[in-house]
Amino acid sequence: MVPADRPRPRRQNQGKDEGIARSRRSRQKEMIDIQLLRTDIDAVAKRLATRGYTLDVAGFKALEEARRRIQTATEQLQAERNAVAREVGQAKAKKDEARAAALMRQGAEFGEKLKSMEAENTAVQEKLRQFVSLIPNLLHESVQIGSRPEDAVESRRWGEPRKFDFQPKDHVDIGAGLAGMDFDTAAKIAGARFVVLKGAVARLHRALAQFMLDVHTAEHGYTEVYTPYMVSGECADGVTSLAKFKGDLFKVEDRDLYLIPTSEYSVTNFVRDEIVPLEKLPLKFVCHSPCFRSEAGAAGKDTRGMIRNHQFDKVELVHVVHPAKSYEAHEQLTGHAEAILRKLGLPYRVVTLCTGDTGFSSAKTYDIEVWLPGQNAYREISSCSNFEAFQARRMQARFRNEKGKPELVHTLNGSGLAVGRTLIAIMENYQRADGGVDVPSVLLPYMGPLKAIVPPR
RNA sequence: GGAGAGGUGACGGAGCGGUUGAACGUGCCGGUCUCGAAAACCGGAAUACGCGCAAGCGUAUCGUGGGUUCGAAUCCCACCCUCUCCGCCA
Repeated sequence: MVPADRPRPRRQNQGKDEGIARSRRSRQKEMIDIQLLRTDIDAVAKRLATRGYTLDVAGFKALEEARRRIQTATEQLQAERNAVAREVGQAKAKKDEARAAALMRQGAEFGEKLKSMEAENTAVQEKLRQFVSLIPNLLHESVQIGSRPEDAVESRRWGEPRKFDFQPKDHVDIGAGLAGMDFDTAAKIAGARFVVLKGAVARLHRALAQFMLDVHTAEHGYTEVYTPYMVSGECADGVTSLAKFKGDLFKVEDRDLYLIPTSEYSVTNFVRDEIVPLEKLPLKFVCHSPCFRSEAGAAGKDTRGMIRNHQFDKVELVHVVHPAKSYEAHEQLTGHAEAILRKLGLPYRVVTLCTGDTGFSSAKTYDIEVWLPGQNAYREISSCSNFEAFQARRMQARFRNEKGKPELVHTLNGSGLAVGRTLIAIMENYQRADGGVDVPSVLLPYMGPLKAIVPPR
């Protein structure tokens, strides 16, 4: 999957119970570069403030000071212990049993003291790690400072919203008219925020996913992948802060497994603990999968229809790139998502999220918003982010650079596109006065004989 | 689910509990030789963290976690993963 000549994958331990596995490696990981905090914490605090995040500078300094003290002391004691142990070996080699016995007695004295110091050291390191792992990524300097979604900066629009000579309906009414969208049955079997699709509408939904995969693989150079729909807690923590966003995910009972809220979770982790050869970069994957989200904080929001469901399909684009190329890749990836909308003839606009609205792991995010006549508004259909080295640092995803040294990669991803919302956009934008929906020409090859979806008579 | 085998560096593969960060081989980088190349020979090369202006020193890392011990890749326990056989199953 990753490089063909990759080393045999190292199996990481899986913490049995919930939470972040405490492997040595995960103990070291942090989200933003801890060196930056040590050397220039005030500048970091200032940049984080634009997100609305208050960095506890004093708290960090205290923790860091404690860490420095205990780590140095512990390592010193370990060095002494090692020296004594080595001497025992040498004494025994020389058959000097008396000296060996004396040294062994001396070595035994390290026992309890070392044990408690090591424990304290581990505890402080863990505390520090947790502190750092809750800090969001630093934003790219081009990102507009703001706190509300409306502060996003629009960078371009494509297409003209269609003028209707009748009153356009929203997807719920259209879907009902076509007998193709059934929220009642979905509610009966799973509760609110689910949908059952039927007949030609279900087929259109499938056609969209196929179409997107075909375009991205054939025209944009992506490798199609199929992945697990569940990931370990450790992997979830690689792409964002599990501690912080646990509530947004569905967790499998009694297991350290989470349903993916996007295939970014499974795909980006392909490179976890890997050192990718330079010549393999960039890696570009496209993955169609269902996505599961608890929508815990969205009570009362978008309750009508299938705008915001617990389960939806998405075709996801993931890039793993050389750090020098990530902003270039960000533009390309966003363009790939836009290409789908253009081929489908759906009007959209692209906005750059402001500092306060950009996701935890992202340095810069473009949202693509599609025009929905039923809502008379542009609504998000894709979110394209550059995470720089943030996720890579958490995952220990690296490449071998020009000098042969391992260095963190940059990761990016974006929806290309959310399939459910694309379905909605097509139904609303291609609706007819008679309640039918025309099939966009690029989808005709996927729809068999159907040129339009019409209400049953 | 039952029985067995096994997890060591880029790869293959050693490793009586004691200078083993790890033999040996391959591959890789540099050099000698050559008109050039191959071969041969010589040399180099892990990762992370800490302290230090630096040279450098130290600590940790042999699936993961814990235990025994002055000292663990080597012994003990638990877990994870891989492989083979049997059973069950989409």
